[in-house]
Amino acid sequence: MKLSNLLFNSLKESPKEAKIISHQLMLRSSMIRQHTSGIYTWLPLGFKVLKNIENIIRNNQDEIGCNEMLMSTIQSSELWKKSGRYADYGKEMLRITDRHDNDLLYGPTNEEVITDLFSDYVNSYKGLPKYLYHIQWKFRDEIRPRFGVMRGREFLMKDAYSFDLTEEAAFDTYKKFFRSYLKTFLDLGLQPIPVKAATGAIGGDLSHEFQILANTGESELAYDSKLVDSNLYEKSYEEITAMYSASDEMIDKSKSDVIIGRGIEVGHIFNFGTKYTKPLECFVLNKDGKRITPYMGSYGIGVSRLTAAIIEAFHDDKGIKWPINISPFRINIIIHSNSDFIADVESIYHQLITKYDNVCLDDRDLSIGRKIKDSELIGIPWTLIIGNNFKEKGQIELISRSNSDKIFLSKQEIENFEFEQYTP
RNA sequence: CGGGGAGUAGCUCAGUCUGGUAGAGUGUCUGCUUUGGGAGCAGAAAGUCGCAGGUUCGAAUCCUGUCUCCCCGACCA
Repeated sequence: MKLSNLLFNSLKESPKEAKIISHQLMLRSSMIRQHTSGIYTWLPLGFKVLKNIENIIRNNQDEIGCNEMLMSTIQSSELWKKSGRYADYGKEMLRITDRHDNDLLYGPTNEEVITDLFSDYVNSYKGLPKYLYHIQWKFRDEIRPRFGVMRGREFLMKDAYSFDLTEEAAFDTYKKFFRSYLKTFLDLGLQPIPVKAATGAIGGDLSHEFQILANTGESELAYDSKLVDSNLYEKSYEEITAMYSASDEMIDKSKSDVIIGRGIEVGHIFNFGTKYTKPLECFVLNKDGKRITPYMGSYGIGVSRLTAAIIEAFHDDKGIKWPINISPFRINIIIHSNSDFIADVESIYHQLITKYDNVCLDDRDLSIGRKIKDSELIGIPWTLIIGNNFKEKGQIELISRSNSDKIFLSKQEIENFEFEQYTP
């Protein structure tokens, strides 16, 4: 993409409402724009990032046999009245009345809808287990939205739901999702800390939060140092949960030898048995033709919150430092606005876009210095400068955003350069 | 919901106390000169001063009401 086509204005100063670094950088780099309290428009750059994160999550869900689908944002209140949560959810739920005076709501989560759906489509034990998920916008009318998309009212969430025949099978499923979540966050370049958690409005007796360490995080954490050092995906569920970790009110104050820190909750998984299947009268027939109530779990990842969490983890005083598979662009080519060698630039640009699908060319009518600053602010992993060095020595300068390394390459060398292998 | 703060140009803010034609920086536009770390010069456009009433010859400024946003707290998959 040519940057002259992009809806993008970098800001030198941070809008005053932004208090934390991720919010400031998202506003300064034209990723989002606040529409009203806790509700944001995702601008082209932010939307690209959001989709990249979404895809990494999607790939991991598909890998464990999860079915992607899409449930509506607006729900009927009927199922919620049946499950008993219509009253429980309180003011956090945005309630809507339609022209026929029916009670509707903007979905804050989907246990009721999915249980009802499952109930209609699966009637036999042969249909179990089933894993279903969607990536959809939710609305929770938070008392106090803050920190940009970190705690918005409208937010994008991946939520998965599992149905199993027995309690044991449901626990195996829970462990499967647990491990899948570790891999998902590692794929996103993050070190997740799984912590035992309270189950809140979702219910059940087994639950883990996945936290990303950050000083600006809203949860207090206490955890075993081994949880940070090790590659958790190589360990079993039992090995990991044997290590101490807890958040907020679950923290055992008498515990020593633990690290106290702060984290951002980016995922939460629940195993809650028949909490919804029972009141919603969901059942399947077993081999003997007897009615069995399926055991459920639900598994959430805050997709829009992750964009902010990743920035909290990857930034410096110049701007964002995107991991390569999340960055809106992989490579940014910077040229003089009245470049003498447009033909060379075009040929390099086309070579690269056939090899990598997200390369951009900064063809805007701005000084080189400004373009470098913007590239750093946006956080593009590789910046290619085709300028004076190219004119004088035929050299293209390649700058790594992660460590500021500079490599000089000829046009020929750029075309054969394996960016993948130099991923920081 | 309790406590605090703020709404003036796209962004950051001054002006409000003490009423008298709407300001700066930055960004934007035009032209020229430029181009290796947010370039220089010259010129220009840009705001019903959140909204509604009131006081006054005259209101961004004073009074009343109202809306919105932000911060602290309580709350939170």
